[in-house]
Amino acid sequence: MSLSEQEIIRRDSMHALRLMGIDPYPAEGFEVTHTSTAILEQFPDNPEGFSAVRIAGRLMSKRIMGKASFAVIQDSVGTLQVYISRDDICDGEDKSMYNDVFKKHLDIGDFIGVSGFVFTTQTGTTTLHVKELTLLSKALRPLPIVKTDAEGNVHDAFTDPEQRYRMRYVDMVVNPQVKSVFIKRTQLMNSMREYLNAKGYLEVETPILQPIYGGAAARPFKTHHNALDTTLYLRIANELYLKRLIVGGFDGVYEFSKDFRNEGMSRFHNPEFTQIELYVAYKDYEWMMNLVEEMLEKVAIDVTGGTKVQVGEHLIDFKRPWKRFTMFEAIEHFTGVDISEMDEHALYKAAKEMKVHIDASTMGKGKIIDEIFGEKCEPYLIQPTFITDYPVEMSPLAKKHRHKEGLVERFEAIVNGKELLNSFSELNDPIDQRHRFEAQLELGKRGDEEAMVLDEDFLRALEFGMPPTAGLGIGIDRLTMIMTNSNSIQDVLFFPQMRPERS
RNA sequence: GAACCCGUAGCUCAGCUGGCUAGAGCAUAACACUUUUAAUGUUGGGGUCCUGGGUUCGAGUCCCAGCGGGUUCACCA
Repeated sequence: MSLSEQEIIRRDSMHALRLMGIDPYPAEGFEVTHTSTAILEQFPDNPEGFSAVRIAGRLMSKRIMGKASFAVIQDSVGTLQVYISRDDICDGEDKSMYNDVFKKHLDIGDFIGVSGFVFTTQTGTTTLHVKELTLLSKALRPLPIVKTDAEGNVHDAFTDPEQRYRMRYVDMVVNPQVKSVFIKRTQLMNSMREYLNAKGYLEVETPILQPIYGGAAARPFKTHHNALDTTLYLRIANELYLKRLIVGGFDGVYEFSKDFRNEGMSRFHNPEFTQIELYVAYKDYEWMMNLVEEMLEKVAIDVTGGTKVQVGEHLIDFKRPWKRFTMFEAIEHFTGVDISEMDEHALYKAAKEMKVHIDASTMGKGKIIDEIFGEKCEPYLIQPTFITDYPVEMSPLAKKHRHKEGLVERFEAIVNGKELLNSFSELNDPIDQRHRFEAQLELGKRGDEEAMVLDEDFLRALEFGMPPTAGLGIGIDRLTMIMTNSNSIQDVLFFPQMRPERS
């Protein structure tokens, strides 16, 4: 490993500190009395009680003017200016603490702890006058230095997406606003937990390593268990396990599920992603629509402070009630064509006329309808909208519609032109479920790599009886993108998947 | 998988139709400076111009291939 000049200088500083008897990585903790923002908020109105303040954080800038200096310390919530004068931090005639330790051997990025009193400078900045300074941890690599001038212009921003995603720790240090996205992500999940717990539903955990993957149409990651000498798959969904729990007698269960799909990556797709799935017994999809509206309205308020959320150029309002269309209504609304009575041949012709890309050899009726909807309707549905009643071919785990032939009781919510969640009245007829699995097996034989596999144990569970149940899955990453106005899934994942770094 | 764009100092970037020893700001090193704030002033150091070929008297610049990244599309809930 070859070191840059600046890395060598910092290692030299570290050795020089050791020779002076200063441990660059001391073991003892540093007691903190305030955060930076607490001082900035409280001191101007209430200056008493700030005569012995201790804060700790990273040294982010040094401005040395002879025997006095200003520096900026960044802690977990913000930054605070500190004032350091030579004669205040040095004992008697020995000025090395200032001249050597602070001026020469402390670098931007080092963790320090300081104690002193708070005052206001001539230019009106709340500042900590340092009486004692302690090195807490030495940084051996230089941080990118981002500066903001008096007009608010940012200089030398750390913006290269690859570097930011690969070194998220650096990204968060120099772009502190990044942390707020992840704080909101956690608030969002907490908000859902509160809502669902208040309704009495149970948060559960189900297997990630599964001998038979199921619950979605996707290609899985495959792995091997040595002791059992058997193939296992990383889950693509947890749906079938949660339904087993409904069979077992729980009324409502949910899980924040890390799922894994071995497919392409994009602005909306990471190989591992998070969904919440919820199953409630004795309910149907109509009931679930009302729950979704209520829950997501609450989430928007909890995370953003209101029901209206700015996403790109759109202001999206999660206030109840949301618009509801059947899929056929939506297609008629956007294309002027009523396809509800068409057979496969007529559908094919209609799709052609709409210039929707169709592959007649592999696409059945349901798939064509889905394509038309995906191209002609979905991108234009910006405000939260429920789309209901999907073709049965696309939904092997959903119950057939109580009135409408060829459809299932299913809905999705489209927000900002993208599908955000998926729900249905769960199929609990074990005979019908077996037929649906068999139809999937046929698709698999014809080369559909995303066709579902038959899960004999799940069918056994259904044969013991599952009450009527409403199920729901929400993409947490995509919901977080909307609630934080993020353009890419990578911006809402701490560590998005990246190609391995070359060494 | 496809198209387009990008890769120059630790960071952000400039470098024209190919032409002296490859530049700036910040960072860094040295000196000065006890209320500054993108602190300032003076003086230094720092480069495999992504990699490998090719064209040329001469390549950071043009061509080809590769590697890495980005954007859009396709696939995909």
